[in-house]
Amino acid sequence: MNVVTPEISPSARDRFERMHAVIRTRICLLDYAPGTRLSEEALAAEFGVSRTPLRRVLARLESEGLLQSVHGVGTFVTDVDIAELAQTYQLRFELAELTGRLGAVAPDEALWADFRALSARSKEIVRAPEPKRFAELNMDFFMALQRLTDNEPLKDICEKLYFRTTRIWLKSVFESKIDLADEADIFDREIHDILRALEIGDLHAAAHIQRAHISMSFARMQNGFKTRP
Amino acid sequence: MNVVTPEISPSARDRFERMHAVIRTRICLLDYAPGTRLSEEALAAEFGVSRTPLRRVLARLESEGLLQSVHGVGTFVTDVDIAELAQTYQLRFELAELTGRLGAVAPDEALWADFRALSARSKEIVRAPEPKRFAELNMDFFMALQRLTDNEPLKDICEKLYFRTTRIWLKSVFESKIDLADEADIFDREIHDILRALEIGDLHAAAHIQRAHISMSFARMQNGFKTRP
DNA sequence: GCTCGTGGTGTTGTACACATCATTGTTCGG
DNA sequence: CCGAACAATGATGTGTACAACACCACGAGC
Repeated sequence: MNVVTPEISPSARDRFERMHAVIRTRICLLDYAPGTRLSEEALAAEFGVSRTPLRRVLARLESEGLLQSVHGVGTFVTDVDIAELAQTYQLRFELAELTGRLGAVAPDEALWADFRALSARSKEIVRAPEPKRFAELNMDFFMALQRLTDNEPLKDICEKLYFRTTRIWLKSVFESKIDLADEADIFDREIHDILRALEIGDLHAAAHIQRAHISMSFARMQNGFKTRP
Repeated sequence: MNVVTPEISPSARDRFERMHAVIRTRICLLDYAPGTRLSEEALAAEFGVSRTPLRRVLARLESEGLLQSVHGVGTFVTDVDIAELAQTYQLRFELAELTGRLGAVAPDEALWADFRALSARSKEIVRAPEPKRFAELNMDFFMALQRLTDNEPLKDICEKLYFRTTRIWLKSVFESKIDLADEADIFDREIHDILRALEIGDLHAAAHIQRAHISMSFARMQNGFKTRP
């Protein structure tokens, strides 16, 4: 997404996509933590538009489960209870396995380059853990992996579910319910394992590794909730 | 969240849901065939609201892939090419199997009653096939089946994918690329088989039957496209 | 006769003012 | 002193006028 987006085209749809991506990223990277109230007027001013087109973006984010608007009160970043999260995670790792079976494509040279860059970033974070960089890496790596499938509907669904759950997991990490250094280490190993599977051309295995890591990261998070209520 | 929603509350959200459901049904039942242009003004007048809230509904339908708005031209009911349809169908019958594994719940008495009514309607359609009634039955039966799972995210996804694909299949049927009488007969057998699986409590089997029928109906449709280009 | 330019018409997208709703602080009555 | 009604405030939702844009028909020029 947002490949080049020639800036000489401030068309309506492009503006929409840009605003949507920006706000979504802020929510998922916890710049807007769950429970935060978003000011329509302030956001509209920031993007240099009126409330009308901005509200369209917020409505979309609400349909994706990231926001909730209440008449007369405000629009808030949603939080999710552990029960709903469990269902979503269960679905997510089943879909990860599906991704390996349906429309898996071998990475091209550009993707390899991105993977190498991501791996390097991961090593750096392991040396010096930093919450924000870790969150960004996590998201960028997920988006890179998505380029391995050509089943568009499946890709869309996985993306939506990822954006819906990742901030909750990140919140757990940042609140030290999970140790950041440990998590960075584990994630670095995940990257390593998946890339090795990709190198020998076994996309199926890569998908299974991803599935396993999604499952385990949820389990760790659940433990975090149990030990520190 | 939305605990009781008393129906004496024509609140903003209820109006939205109602308009959304109505237009979506019209699209899926081919009252608005693919390619049709929808008039914002006419629809707004019909629902007794201004363009603003109606546009919110249309934007949602666009995000669900049922509409496409083009600046200065109009908003049109989308059509899908056979390639995209193949991917979606592949995903749909994989998800049908998933539904059997994840969060399957036994039907309660109310659902049994609905199933019996649906079965009766099916028998009637077999006797006297009628396109519109067949389409409605198909949709109602699907919605009833959805009540067998309690994994909300999965349910939402299956629903969206169903609404996205079913009108294309119905179009094939109505254009006589597929024989309506045959299709009614096959569908009646699907209902029969699934209900029998449910009666003995084998939700797993019911899901597999559904999966098989989704797969086969797509195959028949593909044949229809091949034999009559 | 053909082509290119140009205005007309109808559509979606935007800005802004106002209606509606929920919260909160205040004030009056007990 | 306490409680309830009420006005003030600020948020989202709606209505309306206007801008931006695309298509089409008409006509002037070559």
